[in-house]
Amino acid sequence: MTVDLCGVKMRHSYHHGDLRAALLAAAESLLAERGVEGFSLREAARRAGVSPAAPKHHFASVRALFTAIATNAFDELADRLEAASADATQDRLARIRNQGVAYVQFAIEYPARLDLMWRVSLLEVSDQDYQRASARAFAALDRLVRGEDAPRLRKGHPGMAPTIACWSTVHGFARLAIDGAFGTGSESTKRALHALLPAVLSRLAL
Amino acid sequence: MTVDLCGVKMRHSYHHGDLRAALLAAAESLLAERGVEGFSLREAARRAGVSPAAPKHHFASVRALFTAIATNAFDELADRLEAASADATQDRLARIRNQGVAYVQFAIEYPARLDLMWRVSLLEVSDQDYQRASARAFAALDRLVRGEDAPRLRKGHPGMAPTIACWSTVHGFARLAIDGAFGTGSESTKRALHALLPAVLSRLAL
DNA sequence: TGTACATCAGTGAACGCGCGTTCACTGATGTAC
DNA sequence: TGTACATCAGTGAACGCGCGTTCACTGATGTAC
Repeated sequence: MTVDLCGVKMRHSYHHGDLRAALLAAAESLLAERGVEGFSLREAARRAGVSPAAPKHHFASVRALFTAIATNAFDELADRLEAASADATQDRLARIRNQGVAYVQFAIEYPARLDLMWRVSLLEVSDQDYQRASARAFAALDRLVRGEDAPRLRKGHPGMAPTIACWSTVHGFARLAIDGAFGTGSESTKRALHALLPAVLSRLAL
Repeated sequence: MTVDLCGVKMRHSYHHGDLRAALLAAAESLLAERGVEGFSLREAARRAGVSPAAPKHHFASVRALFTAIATNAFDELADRLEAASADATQDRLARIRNQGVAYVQFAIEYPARLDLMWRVSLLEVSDQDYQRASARAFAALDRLVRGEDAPRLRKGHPGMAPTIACWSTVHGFARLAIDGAFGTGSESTKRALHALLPAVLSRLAL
């Protein structure tokens, strides 16, 4: 295969090198541009510069590819949530607020990812790695809401009620934001995010 | 056209009578079964018992059909929200709780509808009727949160912050519920709904 | 009240299209000796 | 260090499929006179 890179014709090896990663990247860009409805495996292969049959060696189906993308997305989200609450000088409420803002920022930055992560009918939800990654993201929030620093009452609270309350609010805000309910411009959304979400979370997580 | 209805062959007129309504119903059943990704106009026509070309006389495109479905769904949701807050003997907080529960119940009952209502990339969002219907649903909540019976501070609150806070929570809970975050069984979801959402809304809308 | 005729809402076969998949093949890589 | 060979990851043409749309046509309805 030859590719015109910076004006220079480069000879590529017959084998790609890391086609799996290239397909994931191509599929993500395609999803970001056209959404799930506009996705096709052929087009993803085209963008990765390989033939239509090549993906089969790395992903058994579109479902498997989507599941891998969603898994990566949950891991990235978990990273961000953990980072947002890592500052030990901040109190618990501040860290919860930070996590909520980080969640929404992730959604605004990668709306197609957030969408896919929850399109369970298109995913192999029984996939071990997918379950691990999504559980990790949930645990980052749960640890904070009901964990060591939580008020005595919350700690070991039976059921995950307080966590679900925070999660619903943050997730709902994120979805409404990327679905355009707060206006199409991202500026108005970001203003609403910083003005509103922290205050709401403070009230919820007390 | 002949159709086997209750074992009796019925002779139908060449013209359908109300194909527009029949197509909407067929499309809804198809969406409920297969979701947006599995939808096709041909299959909807098939279910309505007409030829593939027939829908063109009623809907210029899939987008137009989807927009009509979403519009109906918003109207139905608005009806329910208004009904849920109609009891004048209840105080404001109780009515907000009722609306939230009604919203989530709508989502659980018609997950495909709730999904489509927010798939703005598939809808003609500039459609007058769609805008009217969605605004009506939002107004039902906003009136309650910031309306006549609201605390002095809320009444005429600049911006829609309190409304957005409630809306995010309810919408997020609904999405998580239909996306299976609370378990696949609808029973566990309903239990979480009644145990959790009213308490959260009371706290938010004070 | 009849009749002529325009209009409207359907038919059904045919179109080209992009899709996922298959298949025989090919070229690079890794390993045994 | 070379060589033989199995294995793996790619090619590209071909497949059948369902899709949305088109087109000439058809049958029912509504209206003018």
